[in-house]
Amino acid sequence: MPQRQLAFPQADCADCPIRHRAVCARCEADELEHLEAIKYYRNYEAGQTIVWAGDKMDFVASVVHGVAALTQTMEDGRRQMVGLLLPSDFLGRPNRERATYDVTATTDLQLCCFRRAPFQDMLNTTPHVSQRLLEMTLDELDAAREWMLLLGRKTAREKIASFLSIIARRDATIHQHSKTGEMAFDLPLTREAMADYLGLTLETVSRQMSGLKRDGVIRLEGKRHIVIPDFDVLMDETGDDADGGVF
Amino acid sequence: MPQRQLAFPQADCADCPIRHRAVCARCEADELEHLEAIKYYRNYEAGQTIVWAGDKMDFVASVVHGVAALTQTMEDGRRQMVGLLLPSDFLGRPNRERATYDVTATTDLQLCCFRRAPFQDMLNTTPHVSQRLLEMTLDELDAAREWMLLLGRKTAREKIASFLSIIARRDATIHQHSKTGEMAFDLPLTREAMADYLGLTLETVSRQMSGLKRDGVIRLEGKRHIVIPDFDVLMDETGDDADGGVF
DNA sequence: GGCTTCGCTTGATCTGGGTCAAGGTCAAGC
DNA sequence: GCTTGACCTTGACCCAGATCAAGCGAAGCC
Repeated sequence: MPQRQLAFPQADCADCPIRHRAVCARCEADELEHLEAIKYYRNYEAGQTIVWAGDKMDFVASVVHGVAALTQTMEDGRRQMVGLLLPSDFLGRPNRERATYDVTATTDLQLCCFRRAPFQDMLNTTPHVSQRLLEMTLDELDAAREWMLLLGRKTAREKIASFLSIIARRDATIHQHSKTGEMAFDLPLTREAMADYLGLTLETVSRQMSGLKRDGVIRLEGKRHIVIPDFDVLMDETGDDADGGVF
Repeated sequence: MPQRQLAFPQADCADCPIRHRAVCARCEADELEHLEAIKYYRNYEAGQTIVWAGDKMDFVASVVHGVAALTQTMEDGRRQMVGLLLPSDFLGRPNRERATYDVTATTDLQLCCFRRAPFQDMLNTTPHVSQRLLEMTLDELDAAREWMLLLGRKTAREKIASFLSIIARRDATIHQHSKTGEMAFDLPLTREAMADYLGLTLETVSRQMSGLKRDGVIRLEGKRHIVIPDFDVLMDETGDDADGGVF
């Protein structure tokens, strides 16, 4: 097993200004023209809703920077986040006209959008893009399944620790102090959004954050800036296997 | 909105003896020879383990009949089911050598297997199969996200009702009495497996089943045979939107 | 027949996290 | 400087579901 990988494990094209793994223009030069013709950018600010479940959605998109969340809401208002999209993640489903989930920007956000119909045409003509999309979807399914273990079986404290480790692993803006091994990053979610992610209430999220802070597992600078003195100590709180993978 | 669809909504090829949507030999006559050459059948009995997480897995497969479960286990024994495979569902991931989850047969089970390497070759040469696999994976992702809402936000009673309605919808062996509207089927899972599916204990599953029975929402004939006098009454217990979809 | 095992049910009790309520902190706007 | 509102923290209390424990019924086996 290699040492813990913290930086951007899923992105094929971290150096690409448009970080869409599925359709990175730099990596697929032959598709550049197609893509350039149908792509455009959209910006949202933190808290804005991008689409509501059931809305027509005439585009698919790739997150350039910022964070977006997919959430489901029950009639009585109970909410569960079911997807968290970080830079390079893909939003939308080809062949589906309407959104299935509410999509909101949890931070300021830039999307690189593609009109859905021509994107779909491109899928049909350039097979390896749909293969790449398949790979990404399978990755997302694995993430969803890890998330299900978290929702179904972990304690509140384990949920918080797991969430922090997931963000730490995936956040490209993280910076790790090479000497001390300390890591630091900003939470891209409010306490309420964290609660929706984790299947908790915001009060429980707050209490458990305080608990981890009291026990020295994390430091809190302001409400949103997290410092992790020792990542292994955090990992011990997640309930996950120590080596984070299959032997 | 069409009337409630109960029979086999996901299978493209319900009439095909091999019900694999991804690679149905009947529907894709041109691939018949490829597939015939690399396919073989395996049978398992209820309770048998097919692979353990971390094992080498040199095949992918399609469920012909019976039910298989994917589960994750934590070090201290807490278990969460993360996938339930019914006839026509696909098992395994091309490009992945080792299993990520424990796979067990929860009923007697027949798989139609394809050796992984030649299957992967076929994916590369016949693009529409990978497109079909993408569609199926996206469906599974949607199912996982509905499951996440269940795990994160539903009460025990709602979880049980949701589970029963999911099985009722998908089980091909269900038979609905056209006059009375009654539906009946056998549970493909033990109480313990249901608990692992729902993020509950088996005691709570048992109690809630008794509760639904007491309230006339279901009838129990033996331990495993379920009769649903009125599907709409069951749906009212799930916490889901009445019309089961987007307006 | 008697014994064991497996799957399930039911009861009594406990507890983690939900609920309700109050108050703190900080930035923006007047 | 004061007010407002968004976001967060903390305390007191409660309850749904977990835990612990006993027992049932049917199938399989000696």
